[in-house]
Amino acid sequence: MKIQSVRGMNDVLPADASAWQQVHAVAAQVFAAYGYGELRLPVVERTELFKRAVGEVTDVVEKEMYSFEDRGGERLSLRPELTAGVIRAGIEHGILFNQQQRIWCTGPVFRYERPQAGRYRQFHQLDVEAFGIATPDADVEIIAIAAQLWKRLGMSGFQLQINTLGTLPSRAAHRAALIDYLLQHEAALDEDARHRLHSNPLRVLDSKVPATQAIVEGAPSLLDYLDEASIAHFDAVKAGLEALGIAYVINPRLVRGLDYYTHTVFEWVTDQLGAQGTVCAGGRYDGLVEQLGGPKTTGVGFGLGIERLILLMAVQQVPVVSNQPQVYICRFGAEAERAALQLSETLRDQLPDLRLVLNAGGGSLKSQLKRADGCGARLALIIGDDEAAAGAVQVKSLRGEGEAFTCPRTELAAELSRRLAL
RNA sequence: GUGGGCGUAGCUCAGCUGGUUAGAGCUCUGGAUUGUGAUUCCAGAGGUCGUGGGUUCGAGUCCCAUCGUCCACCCCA
Repeated sequence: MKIQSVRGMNDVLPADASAWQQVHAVAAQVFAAYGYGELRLPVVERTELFKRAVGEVTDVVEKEMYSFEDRGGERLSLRPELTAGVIRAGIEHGILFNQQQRIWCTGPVFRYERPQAGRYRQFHQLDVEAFGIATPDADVEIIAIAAQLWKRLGMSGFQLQINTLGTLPSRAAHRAALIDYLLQHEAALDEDARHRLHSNPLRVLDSKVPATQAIVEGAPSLLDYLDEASIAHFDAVKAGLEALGIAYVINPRLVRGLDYYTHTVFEWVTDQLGAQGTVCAGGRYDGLVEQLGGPKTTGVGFGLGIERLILLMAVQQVPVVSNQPQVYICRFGAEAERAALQLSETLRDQLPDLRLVLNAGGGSLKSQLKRADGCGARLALIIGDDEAAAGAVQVKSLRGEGEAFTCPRTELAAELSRRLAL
């Protein structure tokens, strides 16, 4: 039987990897531009961490985690998201106590779901978190980072949806009222809604089951429970976005699937990716660090799905910087092959940015030129025994940029540097 | 977890109501041009038709199962 990749876990082939490299390069540049430092984390954590952070009765923890026992009997899980690990590490290394931290993180995350467009079992996130800044300017900063990222990647067409869940006390008051209300109508709710009623009643508001929706219509609105501080915080976030010219729409149904959010929640949504339109989502989680056993520290951040971003780049035909070879050396004849071998290393010494392929595996000049053309190179360098004896190289354009000519080997680096703008 | 579409050459696909040696384009290799690509012409290579059963004189084609893949629900990044 043929061995193939695990369902929903994909290979990225060289032809597609340049888009990934571009995303990572631009993201690292943007995050650095805001003073965020990179944190690198293990892929495996204790299962307990995600149960406590994400919420025990969320779909992510209940049915989507890859959990197992290791040989020593520890309950471990492949991380289904990045925020929990960032906080665990932050607490463990004492960098969240009484201070501000700006941190970003990237890597694979795992969820056991049925794969479809923009949804995979192993996928990759970019994660940005700001700790220890309770004021709404941090929320604005986090959203602005995403906007800056779109700008530098050359992407457009996102809708920014925002909402507020309010402070912990106002959220708690609403939650109690909501549970009360839903309990009165428990019989009419669908199974899912009843299941979530106590654990995560906000999710019930998001239900698409018609009968449940009808009940939700009359449910107490979070807006009515927001205290002054909550409203002021949300107003300040909106004002900040307006000051930056970042357009948004308020979506009162936007609730987020993870339990830990307070105050601001937001999603960057596109209608160009079919059913998986959320590319980036996040919010504020002021109680989470404490809930995980750390100091009383606020947090706000977002997670971004790299696969979705890259799919969207393709849809929007965002140009991807090529890393195809620029120059291909064709060589034939014993003398010439040795001369070309030496020349190739000399050129790489002289021009570190040059992308150069030396023909290997023999072949006629004709077939070597075919390879040169096929690999995307702009120039072919041709070295036969004639050129080798003369200490020269024939420079031939493969893209209709002038006639072929013979160049002394000593002048070659300067010539290539000029032609390729290295 | 639920529902639907699709699995034929490395890739994209054709193959009529079951009927002889399963085709095309692209790619690849060689030649036309004893040292010049991309265009043209010629030739060649490349397939247990996803897998396993079943129906039939005969299955790529029909039936069942299974695996994979894609899409939607759901969930979310």
